[in-house]
Amino acid sequence: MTGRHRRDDGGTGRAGNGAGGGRRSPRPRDPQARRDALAAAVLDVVAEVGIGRTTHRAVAARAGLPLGATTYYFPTLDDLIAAGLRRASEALQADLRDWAAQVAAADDPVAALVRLVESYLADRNRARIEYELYLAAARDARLRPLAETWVRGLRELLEPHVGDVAARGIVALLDGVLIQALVTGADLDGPALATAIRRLAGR
Amino acid sequence: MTGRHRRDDGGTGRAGNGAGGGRRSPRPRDPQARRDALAAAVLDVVAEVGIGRTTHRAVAARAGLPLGATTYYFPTLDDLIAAGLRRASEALQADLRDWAAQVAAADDPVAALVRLVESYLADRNRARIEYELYLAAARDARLRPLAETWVRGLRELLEPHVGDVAARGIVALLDGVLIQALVTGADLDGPALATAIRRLAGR
DNA sequence: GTCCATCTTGTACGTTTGTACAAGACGGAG
DNA sequence: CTCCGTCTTGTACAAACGTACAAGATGGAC
Repeated sequence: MTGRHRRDDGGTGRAGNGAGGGRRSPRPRDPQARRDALAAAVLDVVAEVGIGRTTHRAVAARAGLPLGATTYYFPTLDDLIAAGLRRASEALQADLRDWAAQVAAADDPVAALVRLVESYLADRNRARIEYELYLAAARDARLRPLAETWVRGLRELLEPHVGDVAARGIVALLDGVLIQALVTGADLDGPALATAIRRLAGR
Repeated sequence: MTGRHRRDDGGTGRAGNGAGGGRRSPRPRDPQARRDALAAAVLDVVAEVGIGRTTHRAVAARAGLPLGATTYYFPTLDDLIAAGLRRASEALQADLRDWAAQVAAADDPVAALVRLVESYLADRNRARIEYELYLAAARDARLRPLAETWVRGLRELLEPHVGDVAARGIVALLDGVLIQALVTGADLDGPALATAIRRLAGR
């Protein structure tokens, strides 16, 4: 359920005192790569344990960097997580631009959209992260702009093809279909989705 | 973003040693009421901070009970949280039964459904909890049965009225509409929802 | 070369966590 | 009444946490 603590043993031990001292020979300098690696690691950890259980140490371990690297580049945990979320948001926006182009260029926009949704869902990990984030916005208003990026971007993508009202309905449908696939672990039923979209579009 | 630690001060202090000793005069015994109070408190805390940040101490404080009460009735944190989730699941199933009766009895089933959705969303806190839980199932397979209760229950409610295929589409639509309302904080657009449902139902 | 800002790393510190448990209060069985 | 299992509570403890920071390494400016 949560997966904390457990009655096993760990044993870190180790002491030392007074003040620390860098020892091991440092890896080559590359601040930008480290920032990126940390932001990417945040998303991995979020996908696994959720935002609420994401910690400096887990992110550092995932990035293969020492703990100190996290606080050097991101003063607080909030900053660290925010960096990950920013990265997710940028990836999402890029995707939406790509989707818009593909739908606009397609002979059958509905079929194209269904294919895009299917390919989006192929990377379940990423979808999980984005929906985790999406839902977190229900609790934390600071995350709303990101949630709105998704809803608005998708709506604007569809409006030229089906009009305002139908676009809203289709966006909701897609959200529901994606969440259900994530939550139940089931695959997407492409033909059924296409049918539903066409009905909402009024043909 | 996450809201942990902060640089404020607390100061628990206090010591004592060897082993504790019960002091204050205990409240009247009522094990069942305590279990219930704890399970209810879990849901409050989950609504506020998410499953990932739900702790024994926060639950105990919310329930107005001492820390020891949580571990006395629920050996581990997982058990404690599971008790809350079980309670949420039972409430959900009761609601679904109620919905089914109301939709079946209505002159206009679609209008009845829209009204039910609106009233469901009136308690945002509850909706937040259930969707938090719902999405957590994407990460933790143990929660899937609960998520499936929602999807299957809603689908079975609709099938008699609109058939299998349309029911699936409508359930997805409702999920999407609810999530978007939660996430953006916007109110539900009842008439638009009714229109979309009718289109998916094929009239 | 020397210098210094920047980066890398290990470790320290105080807090919060999950969980364990001893001490006392209660209330029905005998 | 006495006894005993159940409940209640305060507290203890090790692990994990967020954050701070001293010590070394690096590489460009001069």
